[in-house]
Amino acid sequence: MEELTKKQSAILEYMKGHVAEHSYWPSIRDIQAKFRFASTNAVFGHLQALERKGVLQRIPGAARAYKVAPVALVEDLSETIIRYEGPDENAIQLGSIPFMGSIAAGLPDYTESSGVVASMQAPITEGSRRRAPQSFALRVRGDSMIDADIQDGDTVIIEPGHPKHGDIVAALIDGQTTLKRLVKQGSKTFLKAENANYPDLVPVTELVIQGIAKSVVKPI
Amino acid sequence: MEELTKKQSAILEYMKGHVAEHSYWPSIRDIQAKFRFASTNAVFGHLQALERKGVLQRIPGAARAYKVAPVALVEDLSETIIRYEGPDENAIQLGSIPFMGSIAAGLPDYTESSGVVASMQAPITEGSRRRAPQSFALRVRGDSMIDADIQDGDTVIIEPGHPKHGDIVAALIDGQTTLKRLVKQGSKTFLKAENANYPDLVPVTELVIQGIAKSVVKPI
DNA sequence: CTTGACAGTGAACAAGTTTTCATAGAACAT
DNA sequence: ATGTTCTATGAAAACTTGTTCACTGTCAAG
Repeated sequence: MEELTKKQSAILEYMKGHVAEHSYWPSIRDIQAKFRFASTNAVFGHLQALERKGVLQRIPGAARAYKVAPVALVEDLSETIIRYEGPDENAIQLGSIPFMGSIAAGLPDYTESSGVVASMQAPITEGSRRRAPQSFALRVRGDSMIDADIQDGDTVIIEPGHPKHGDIVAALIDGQTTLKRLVKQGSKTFLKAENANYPDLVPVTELVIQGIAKSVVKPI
Repeated sequence: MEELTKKQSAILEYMKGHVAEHSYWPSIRDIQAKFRFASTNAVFGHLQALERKGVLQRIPGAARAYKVAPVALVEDLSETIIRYEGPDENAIQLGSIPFMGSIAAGLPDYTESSGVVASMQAPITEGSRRRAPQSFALRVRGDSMIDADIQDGDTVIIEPGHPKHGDIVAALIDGQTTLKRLVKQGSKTFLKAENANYPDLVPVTELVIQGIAKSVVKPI
């Protein structure tokens, strides 16, 4: 793909930004005004260049109608594979969740000796959505939860709250964050590993629940 | 929010689908042709109604220029979606993934008849980190990918990129976003549903890849 | 020194598009 | 019965917008 000149990429960026902000493409005169061109033809030339260089596709005659970045494509195919670009607005902006480090899903003392397991930090409170719970993400190390379909390398989303019987929780045990299922039997509380090879119920005296695992993110 | 009449929501769906497929809005005449109106004014009236009901915002006088009201589709999901963290972990990368709507994991024409499946809108181009990939989240509807451990109700994180053979991609087929595995056999491209009950290979002539499914978010 | 790509002005045209006006039947509630 | 909303037609007006033509200038490469 040919290189874009400074102005060309500036115009392309402006166009994309306009789409992101307004959800529709700018007209040639919009671009003209933005860059203070005295003629629409200046824009027109740039658009032609952008199209020739393959980063923009115009729809002849149609107003405010473009496609962006026919991204390049699988060489051995004739089909055009286009990276989707376009307006937004239907999108629900989600708040972000800080990634906190790793969590041990094994026995409390069963993890890597070297300080691989990062200690948990306080969740970052994002300014945008204060109503959102202070969730955070933890990467799972270990295999104690594989029967609950939580595997080594997965990431779990932890949210604060009061765990119920049966919830999978992130609990701090012996200075170690572990991921287990919470089991209450009478007045006693246990942590249960979801792995047949592990002791069924681990009694817990001092339990610091750091949050409830609400969802798990798995790489595909 | 007032209820939409059947035709109104049909028009709205068509418009959104047009954006998803072409990345720009349809003109009034486009809509007129699609619905075989004899007059542009029929469309005009519907657009006025859509605007009055608050689901669409027109930009007076501007061609192919609209904004859509955000759909309050999934507030319960907002707590469980995180930004996909790439291989470079430990970097506490903030930033959010817009939730784009639903994706059909069934056959292209196998989705709910009423416009339940929201058409995909463009990812937001965030101003802060332009270098970050424009990821977005989609909720999966359908069961065509259950053998790949992607179930109805899961949320997939889609990222733009060049799909390889074997990647699970979000592809636009018949105006419908579908989630399938990309299979290349010689010079042909297929989409494969990961469900034994579905036809094994669906040949694809026109393929618009909207992104590659990088990870899946599952509720616990 | 010429050639070609790049960048621009200024004006005008043609087509694309939205918008308005006048009109009217069907469904429905008052 | 009557008004209102929804839906639609048909034509025209008015505006927006892409496109073209003619012309000028800069700058680096051959």
